[in-house]
Amino acid sequence: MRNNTIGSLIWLRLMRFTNQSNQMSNDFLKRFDLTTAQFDVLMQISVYQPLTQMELAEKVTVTQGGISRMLVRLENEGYIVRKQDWKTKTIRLTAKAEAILEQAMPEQLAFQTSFFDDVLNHEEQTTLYTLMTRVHKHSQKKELPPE
Amino acid sequence: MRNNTIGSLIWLRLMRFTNQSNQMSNDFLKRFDLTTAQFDVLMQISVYQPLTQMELAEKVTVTQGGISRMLVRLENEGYIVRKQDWKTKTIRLTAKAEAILEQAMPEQLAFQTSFFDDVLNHEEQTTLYTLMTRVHKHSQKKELPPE
DNA sequence: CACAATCATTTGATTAGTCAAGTTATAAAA
DNA sequence: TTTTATAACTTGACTAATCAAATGATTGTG
Repeated sequence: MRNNTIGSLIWLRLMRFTNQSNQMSNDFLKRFDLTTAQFDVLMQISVYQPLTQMELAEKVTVTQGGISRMLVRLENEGYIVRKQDWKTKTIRLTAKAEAILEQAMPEQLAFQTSFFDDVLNHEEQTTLYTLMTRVHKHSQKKELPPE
Repeated sequence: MRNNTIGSLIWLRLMRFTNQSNQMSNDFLKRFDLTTAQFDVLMQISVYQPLTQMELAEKVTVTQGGISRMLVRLENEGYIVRKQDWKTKTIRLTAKAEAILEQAMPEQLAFQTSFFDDVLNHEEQTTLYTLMTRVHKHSQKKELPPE
């Protein structure tokens, strides 16, 4: 036992870091009455609106069921409206959401950025970004190994 | 709007990648009737057993409530036993869990490793690991910015 | 027109987690 | 010895997600 590869160490680091920074982000966004997941969804809508639930689900890598439930919550809070439009539902932000995002977006951006700016110089950040981009893109076309 | 920093791009990449690879790992571990979270917890127990719930919660960065619920599920499945021992509960793996882990561990390790081995050479992996280690360690002593 | 096909969304059952209030077990003080 | 403190754990109410089966909406075809 206890036979770690470098890859498995990276994997664990990534999991622990994203888990932790996600919690911190939730804490941070409390001042806007938002969770990280909600902020993420609202951001995507703000960039791509109007769009359908399927399109949105793909952008935030969540299943259709997941996006359906999330949108019910966001609708109840008055952040979005959905209109049955042909056979799909079209999603748009409300004025309330636009106003909150305008405030929250720059702050959340600065918050995210601080995780890296504080410890890595620009070159190191570029390296990290390109390495992770390669890893991510590769994983997207990866197949499950046979049993 | 749309004013991305490099840091925010890295953040998003990390979130999407861990989210996706976590789902793939869940898929992969189905052959052992385990989820990624369960595998993670069982691994930590196997390394540090016997240990208390508090200690375990800290190792997997989950709250005490979270670990309590997870251990109830693992106990119902017969993977662990808890003994009230002084004022704490001491956790140990059952023979069933030990047997499954012995099989699953090398396969899961290889699975995790393949995300990186396929696209990064050894030097790049070392770089990625050191960069992420710095970022992670920094985040652990980070404080929430004032309101 | 009615009926099947198909795409988009919802929903029930479950896992996984959070926070904060409530229990339980042990130790110490009155 | 009854109370009080405290550390460890559980629990209720909730967010967030998954899968797979059910429901809606629209378009063809017989």
